Amino acid sequence: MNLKQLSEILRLSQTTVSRALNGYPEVSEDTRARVQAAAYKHGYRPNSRAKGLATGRSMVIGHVIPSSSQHEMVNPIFGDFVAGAANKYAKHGYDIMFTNADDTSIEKAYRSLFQRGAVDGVVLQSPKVNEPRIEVLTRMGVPFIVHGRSTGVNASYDWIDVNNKSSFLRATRFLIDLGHHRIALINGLEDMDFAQRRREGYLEALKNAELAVDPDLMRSAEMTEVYGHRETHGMLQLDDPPTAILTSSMISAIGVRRAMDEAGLKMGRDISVIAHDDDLSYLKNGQDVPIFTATRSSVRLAGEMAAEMLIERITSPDDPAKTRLLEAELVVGESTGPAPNRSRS
Amino acid sequence: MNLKQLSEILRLSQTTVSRALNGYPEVSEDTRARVQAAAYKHGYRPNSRAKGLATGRSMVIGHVIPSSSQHEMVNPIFGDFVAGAANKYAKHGYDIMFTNADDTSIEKAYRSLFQRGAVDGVVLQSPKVNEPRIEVLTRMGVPFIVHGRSTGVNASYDWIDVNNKSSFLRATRFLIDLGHHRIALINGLEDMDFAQRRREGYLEALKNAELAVDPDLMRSAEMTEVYGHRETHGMLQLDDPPTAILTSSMISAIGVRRAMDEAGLKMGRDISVIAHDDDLSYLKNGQDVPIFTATRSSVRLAGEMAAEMLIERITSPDDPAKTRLLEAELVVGESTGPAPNRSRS
DNA sequence: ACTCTCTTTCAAAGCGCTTTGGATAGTGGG
DNA sequence: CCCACTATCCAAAGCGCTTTGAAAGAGAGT
Repeated sequence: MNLKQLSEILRLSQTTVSRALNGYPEVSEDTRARVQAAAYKHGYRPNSRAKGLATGRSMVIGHVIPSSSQHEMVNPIFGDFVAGAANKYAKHGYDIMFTNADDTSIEKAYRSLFQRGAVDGVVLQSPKVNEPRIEVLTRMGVPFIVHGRSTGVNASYDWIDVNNKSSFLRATRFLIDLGHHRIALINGLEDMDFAQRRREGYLEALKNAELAVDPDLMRSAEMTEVYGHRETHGMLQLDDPPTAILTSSMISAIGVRRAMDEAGLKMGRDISVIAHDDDLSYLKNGQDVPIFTATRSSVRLAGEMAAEMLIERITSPDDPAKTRLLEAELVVGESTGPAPNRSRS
Repeated sequence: MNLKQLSEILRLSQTTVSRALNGYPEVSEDTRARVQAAAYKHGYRPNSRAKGLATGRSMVIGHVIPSSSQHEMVNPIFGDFVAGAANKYAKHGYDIMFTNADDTSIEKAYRSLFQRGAVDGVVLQSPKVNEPRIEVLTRMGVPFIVHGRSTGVNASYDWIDVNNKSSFLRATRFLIDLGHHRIALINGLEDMDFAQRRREGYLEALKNAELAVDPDLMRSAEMTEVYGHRETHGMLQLDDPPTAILTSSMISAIGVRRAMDEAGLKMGRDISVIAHDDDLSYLKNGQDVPIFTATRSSVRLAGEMAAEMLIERITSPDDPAKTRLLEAELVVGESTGPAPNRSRS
């Protein structure tokens, strides 16, 4: 069933039918009602490609999934972020499109997506330090939003980010206040912008407290469970092992816990642990009492906000760049406690 | 840059340019080369909407994300499945489109997606028992593939599934062979087809061994970490607690482990645990030695296969229905051991 | 009665592509 | 030298929608 057929049934022109359905005023309420009824009855749905061709807008937002040629890891926060974004998109009549690109051709993927007219805007996820994609997108004139930021990129662009630095600074200070001196940081991949900012927060807190920085206590890699386990296991072998561990994700925190269990250590008593909690729906940090003391910020909420900001950008391309910095909350759970040395003294 | 402009630059007709780029034979190799060079130079990318309008195919596959109005859980296997599928789609020139629908309007979402001409086929995920969507899609004539199956639906349709029954049967028998009599099943949501099949396998193994079925040992809900923890904690309070636990996902298995740690029990010694492992890339079951004894089947691989099967269905709509049943492997880790009663006797 | 405005409807052009049905030029056989 | 044939290219129609510019009809004012 297409417009033409529907208009023939109604003995009206395509123009009128189209206008009636799209809420234009130059059509009487009588005919509008008639048209809507007929459209519903015959299950008419405007062809989105034709509509897109005619209007010049596709009503689709693009996301690019790195197809992980190098890194086998599919970002676990991906699902929640998208779920949040999709919610808002749906409210505004947008769909989401994914393209898949290996790490070397992500730029090409964005370019293709937009220049083919497949999408009206794109979301850029997991930016690295000096993220080159930002400049590419800017030059192409695609409306886009960055989930995160990129140190070293001076252009102004829309972004939404968690205040990674301040949250890790606070978390570190929290541990220091509990008497910890040997605090480890199990961070994400070095070149990720968020990882860099978290490290900055961590280092600043150490510096403020005039504590020594020990490179042995700073690890970084993709945030898997196995990684959390391996690094913790490794650090427990040190002559002077940490009494507290900061970890960049709940998933690796689970690995941290596993390594501690194996070593017969109790979280919160022998070693304190603080995790960053993206508040993933399938991996809640406990029910009432948090399992881990954590810096918490819902990535799903970030997805929703990103979607709204992107839609605003699309509808008003000339607005000045908008940015949004979310503060993570520091929720205290059972994984932290006073430093053992101190409490024993 | 569009076809018309490009053809003017080349002083050729649009027809010729189009044919040259699409590999049709009625164009000389000279001009084809010229055209290709110019297209590359000017960064020409055919508008996909126009192309779709003209050809009647959108080269897009649709997925529907349940927007979780009831269940807050975003399926964690979603990311990996899609990553696998996207890989194959990309190879065949397809993109993925998501629409988001709340649980009540999923059917409408599929209908809209297809009837609007937005997609050439759809993927149906997490089918329930007596899944109504299957009939809807069949009636609409949409090419589709089901990830999983649906007991109670008699229509023939394409699906790809893990042999849930046999893998849980084997896992249960494995525990029985180790001397366990009190085996608990921490399953997924009751109405999910996979959960029902897993229970069947579990029950059949108990029956074969002439072991009693205790409803207290069978739990079902969404497979979160908290859920695994809660149910394990609860079962440990029973007068006659289980000596082994089967759990439907790695995530809830982590909760199981947490509950055991809290109770001071050691996995594999005090209580044996077998998990179903979807082989998620961010949640590997250990490195060399598996953490959990598990029934393993890569959901990412399933995504790849599903994509290929769907594309076949799209290109040859009249082929008979194809199905594919994957056998999970039973990998033995450190979470299982002989039943304590027996070993102590 | 006539012009003017406002409301309601319509025909046709256009979005950027593919594809049908020629047209043109070059080739070789008779 | 003509004809059939092939190789190469083209003009125009069509995909299903929106939107421009115009027309028809209905009141209203003079």
